Amino acid sequence: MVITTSSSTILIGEEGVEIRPSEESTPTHSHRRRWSTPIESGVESLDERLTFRSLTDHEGTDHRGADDFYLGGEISAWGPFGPPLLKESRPIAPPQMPLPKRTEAVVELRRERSVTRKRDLPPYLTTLDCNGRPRFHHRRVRSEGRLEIASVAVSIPEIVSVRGREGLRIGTCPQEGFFERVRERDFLVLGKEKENNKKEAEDFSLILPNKQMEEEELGNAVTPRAKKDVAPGRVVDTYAAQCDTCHKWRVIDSQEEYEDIRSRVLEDPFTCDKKKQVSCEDPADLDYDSSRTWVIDKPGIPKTPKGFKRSLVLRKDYSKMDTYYITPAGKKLRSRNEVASFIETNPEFKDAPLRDFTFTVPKVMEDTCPPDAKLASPAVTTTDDVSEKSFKPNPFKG
DNA sequence: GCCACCGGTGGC
DNA sequence: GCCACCGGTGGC
Repeated sequence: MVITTSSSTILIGEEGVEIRPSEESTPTHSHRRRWSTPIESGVESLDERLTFRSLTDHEGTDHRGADDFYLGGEISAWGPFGPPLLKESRPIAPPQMPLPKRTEAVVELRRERSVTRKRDLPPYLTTLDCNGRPRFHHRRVRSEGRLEIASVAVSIPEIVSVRGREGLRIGTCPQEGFFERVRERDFLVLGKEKENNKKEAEDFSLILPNKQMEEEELGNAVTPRAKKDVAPGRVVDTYAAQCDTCHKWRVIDSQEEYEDIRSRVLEDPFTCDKKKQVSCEDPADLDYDSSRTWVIDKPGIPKTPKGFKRSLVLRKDYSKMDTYYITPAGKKLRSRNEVASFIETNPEFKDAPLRDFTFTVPKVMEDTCPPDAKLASPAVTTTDDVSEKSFKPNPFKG
């Protein structure tokens, strides 16, 4: 297998704005409704997974009681345990099961049925965001039958959101003790990340602070997304580079830093030790897998000229990305010709070299696209083949 | 009227 | 076949 050593990779996700599903909303991808995550990063074998699953009810029914809660995400059509785990040669189509309307009778039934189980098992908790992509890892804590967030998977500019009986909340939870425990661990880390990203937003227009969540937190009405905003989930939210030595993926904290690495990567390959206090001995920040859509950038693309922002937008059908350069005034430029005419009419930008505007788009990695993406026959990424997850051939390298 | 988004195509 | 480019348009 060819190992990428001189590429940089971008992950597609939300930039700034998180759109959370309403109770009545129909998810874009029916198979990626919310599910609980029975598998933690610490679980080693398929047997062990099955054992864990066998301890729980697997009728495919939504057993949430009114005071169950989860962190983001949506209900899976497969039921609370997500899709089958067994290796398959092809993705398994989800059952066509409409999310049942929660009537009072159903709620009561579920509450009754869940009483005993809740003593033994963790509450339903998803590590996935509303796009079915991981926010963080957790591990099971047997002593109290609860889940505990063990590590933050990626550097994401999000607050953990909790939905309880009264709908969406931020920073509150019916099971307060659990949430406090989370706070003591990684919730604060997430909060810190958010602050950092705020700063970056000021400095580089990188990741906008999540205004919607802040407003909700304050109990204010949320203003609808402006028309001109790019649809969330189809812009880059995480930058990563692969170590030339150990081939682990490292999250790059800012677009500027990422572009700097990318522009020089052919002559100055990226290695783990280029990140502060990181070495090849440390576990990878990210694994290449289908939990996120990965796109592989071409190495050597020049850094975006000062004052401009380079924006990549994934098309809805995952067929390709579009590159834009955004001027300081917010005008989108779609081609080098448009850049040239912009600079001509705005001579204050004549110092920006035309050759530094590159509309080359990253390659969308089909095997990381959702199975129902328009693209044909996505490859299967198994959940337990670490070597497959971590190492990926560079499509731009022979 | 604007613009995000997509489809089509010419050049390589 | 790929992709940089841009015209068209639907939705706001």
